[in-house]
Amino acid sequence: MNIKDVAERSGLPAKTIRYYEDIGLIRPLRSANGYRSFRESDLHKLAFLARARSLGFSIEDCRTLLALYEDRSRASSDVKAVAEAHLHKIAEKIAELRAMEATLSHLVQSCAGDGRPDCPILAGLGDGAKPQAGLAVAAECCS
Amino acid sequence: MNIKDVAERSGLPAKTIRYYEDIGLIRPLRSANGYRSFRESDLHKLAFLARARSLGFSIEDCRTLLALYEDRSRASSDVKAVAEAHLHKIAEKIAELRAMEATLSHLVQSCAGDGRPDCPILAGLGDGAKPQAGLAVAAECCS
DNA sequence: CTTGACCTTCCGGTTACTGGAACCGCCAGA
DNA sequence: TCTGGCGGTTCCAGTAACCGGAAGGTCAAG
Repeated sequence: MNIKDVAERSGLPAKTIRYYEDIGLIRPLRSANGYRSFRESDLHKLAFLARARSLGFSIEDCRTLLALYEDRSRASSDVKAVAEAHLHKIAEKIAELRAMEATLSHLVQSCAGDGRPDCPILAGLGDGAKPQAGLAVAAECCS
Repeated sequence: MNIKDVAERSGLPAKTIRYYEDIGLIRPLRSANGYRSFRESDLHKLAFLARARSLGFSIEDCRTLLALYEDRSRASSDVKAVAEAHLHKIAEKIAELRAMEATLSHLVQSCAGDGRPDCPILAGLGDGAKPQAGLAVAAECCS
């Protein structure tokens, strides 16, 4: 299989597949012409990666999970530990976002949103009215 | 005021403040020795930025909000529009994370987490058992 | 033989910083 | 006067996980 086929079948862009090879997540063979030649097992791994990524696992988590996936003598506790750690991160993130949402929706609700300049949103940002402990500055929240 | 003072008073690292000058969010004066010299107005802007960032606004949103903050003849509707757009993004993100959380917690619950290799988590990632429409691959979810 | 769809590598850009190197300014103490 | 130490400065590289595009090689069809 060439890259376009696995891209379609795995749902990952060809660019991403090349990147995954670059960072050592997969090791497809090469044909005589230099093209990547994917086996069924490569496709399985890519599909695995696509699903793990869609659940929000980091690339490094994916690397770990893939190694466990390949290791027929793994302990399921190892897998579970990775998944639970990730679940905690997700929960934290949700809590953080909900705090933002709460604060911001209060501000938005109190803003007339008309042609006048008076704006409680800007006022709230300007004075320290809502310093909200627990809201990290480096919050990288939304895309 | 030198940079360390505004850093302490605004809660932003000095590095970040230099960065904000770099990208044109603030324009502090310079002393004869080349040091940045911050006015009270610079400090206000930095505090504003710190709070806007803590609510998850992007730098570009912050730029817009700061311009509105400075513009005494703004319409509050403009501010509200930016805030509401951001609120939508937050809500989407929360929904996405909750979908991940739901799927993953099911998998985790069904995993024995013992020394045996059988693992429903890996099985779920391996076959397409939980393709979950709506879960984007490029989900950049957690830190 | 040419066209067009594929494939390849490499480079740069994205977001919002952070860390570090190398260097300069300023003040206090020995 | 020299030295230390804590400021300050710039610039470069790296982070996560890719995406876009350029320049060029390959292959099957017409």
